[in-house]
Amino acid sequence: MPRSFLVKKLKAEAFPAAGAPAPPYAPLEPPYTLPGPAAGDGYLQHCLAPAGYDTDKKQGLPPPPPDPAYAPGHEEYSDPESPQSSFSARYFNGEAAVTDSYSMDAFFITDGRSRRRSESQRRGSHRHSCPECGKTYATSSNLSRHKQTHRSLDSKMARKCPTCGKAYVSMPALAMHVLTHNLKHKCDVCGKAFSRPWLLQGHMRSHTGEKPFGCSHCGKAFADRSNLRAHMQTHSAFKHYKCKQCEKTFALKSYLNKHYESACFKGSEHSCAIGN
DNA sequence: CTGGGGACGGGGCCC
DNA sequence: AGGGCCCCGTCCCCA
Repeated sequence: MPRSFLVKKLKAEAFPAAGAPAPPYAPLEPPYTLPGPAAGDGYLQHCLAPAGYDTDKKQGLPPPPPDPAYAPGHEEYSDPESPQSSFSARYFNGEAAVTDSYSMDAFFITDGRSRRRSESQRRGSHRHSCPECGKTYATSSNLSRHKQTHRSLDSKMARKCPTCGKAYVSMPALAMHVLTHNLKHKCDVCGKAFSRPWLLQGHMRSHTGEKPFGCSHCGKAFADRSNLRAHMQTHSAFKHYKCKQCEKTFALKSYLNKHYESACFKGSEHSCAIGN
């Protein structure tokens, strides 16, 4: 069986779509909350120490209120109402370019999107909510666009990508997808092309060495925000992802995936192969 | 086998 | 409608 197929199969079983029955991994204790002084090295207090919230140069906004639309992702890492929520904006002046540093707590709950949302929520007294899923939008136009995502693929409104034939019920999603076939943003250094300008921006950092995202705990800097996010989890004393079969726990979901792919799946009665 | 990091793509949301 | 930004996730490589 081809490895890629196996991986996809495993992942499909291990991480069913939203709304499906309980996943094989179980969130453990509330992450990033120290159970006591004995746990870990106390870095969390360091990370969470109150600091200026001024990374957003244009506006000094407070942490946003809990937002149901985003809660599942964020509550996995922190309590949005935690009095410890803070944001550190120190600068590192090492070999890498000047770098904003992010405390773990603040990193997960005060991303730009959350700030924007809270801001718009404060501005707009009335939000337009989707009758199907309850998500709210600032304008009826945005809501109308969102509603397209609820159409069935069988819908007459569905359209296919002229390049690859993939079907979309949402026209904005289709438009976005079509762009992925048009690699017009080309790297001057190595010639690699990208569909979107910010993908090229990120790629350019691999040439320039610029690392704008720094960890406020260890000072390590990253060129990619997603990689910093993953790095933050490695500082956690808690392992949030648990193998349903052998109960071994992992700090990152990708580690659990790898676990399923390797030890836990290579079948024997003693293994903890998923799917039974 | 696990842990960690680099690079990147898809798609959602806001303006 | 389009651009910009961001999150989530994956793949790959290496220690």
